[in-house]
Amino acid sequence: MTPTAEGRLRAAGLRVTAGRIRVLERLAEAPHSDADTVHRMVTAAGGHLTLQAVHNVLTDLTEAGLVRRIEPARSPARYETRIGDNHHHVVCTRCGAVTDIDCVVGHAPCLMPSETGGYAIQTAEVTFWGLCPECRTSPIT
Amino acid sequence: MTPTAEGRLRAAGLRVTAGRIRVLERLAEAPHSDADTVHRMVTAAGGHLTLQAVHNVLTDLTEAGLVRRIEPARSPARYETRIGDNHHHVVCTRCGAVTDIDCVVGHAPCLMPSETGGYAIQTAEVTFWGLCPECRTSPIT
DNA sequence: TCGCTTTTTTGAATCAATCAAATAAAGAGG
DNA sequence: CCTCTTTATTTGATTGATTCAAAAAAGCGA
Repeated sequence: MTPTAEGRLRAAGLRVTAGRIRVLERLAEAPHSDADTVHRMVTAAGGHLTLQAVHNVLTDLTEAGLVRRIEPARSPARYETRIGDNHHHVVCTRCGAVTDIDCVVGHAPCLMPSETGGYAIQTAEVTFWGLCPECRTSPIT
Repeated sequence: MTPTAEGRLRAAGLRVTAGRIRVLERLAEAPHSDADTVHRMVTAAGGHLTLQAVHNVLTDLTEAGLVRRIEPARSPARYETRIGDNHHHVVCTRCGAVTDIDCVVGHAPCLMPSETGGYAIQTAEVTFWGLCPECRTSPIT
């Protein structure tokens, strides 16, 4: 089973604070949230943490490998707790909604470029762009 | 042969201005430049255009389909004149340099996700991350 | 519990980009 | 070629997301 937020923090060698636990918990409920959304969720759940502290916590958790930061174009940075499986994302071109996409083909043959331009490739990131179900059916405002 | 900057502007139904021509020319020489770099290149080449106008021009050219905007994480928006071939990019995780990567396999089989989450997919964007040749060999500051 | 270290708060600053009003330039029609 | 209308550019201010810095508060090993 999934370890608790506290357990994950300890395992990562981070101090266990109320703020970090709350951020991890909210993010698990609402993946792909940006810092401001996390802040509002933490506040709504009765927590007290400034927006700056939320940025700070998210940066610490990202560096510790407990959350992953994604930065789609034209959107503030978003965060998710699903890590370690290099899945991808589809982003709505109209409303910006983000949804997980499982790795396209178990092993990803075409994610090894033929010519790397001399780079030592570390990761491949795939982002799909399209219309989300809601925006597909809503009137073209 | 490639049409002139002026020709491309006319073909796109845009007014031909000195600023737009200069931006297109500089961008052809130095692809993947950000707005500030374009501005400095235009100025260095004897052109006179404010940074705001450069942003304006880049936005207009992007909307007209004459340039493509790429927004790698932790970097201001970058622009390129190579369009129409959906190629990809490799970004240096240390210095942020960007290099073109030709489309991985002519036809991209694994760029059609099995589960689209109900989205109407429009495009797939692939970004590779790694160390550029310079950063591979430079000391680990 | 004490004391050192790390975190959070508080308040300001940065960076990239956008907005709005005034001025200047493009180019179609005469 | 000149004028008029439309579209660009300048000028100056503003926004949004994030980061920085110093002071106050909290975690946790001894």
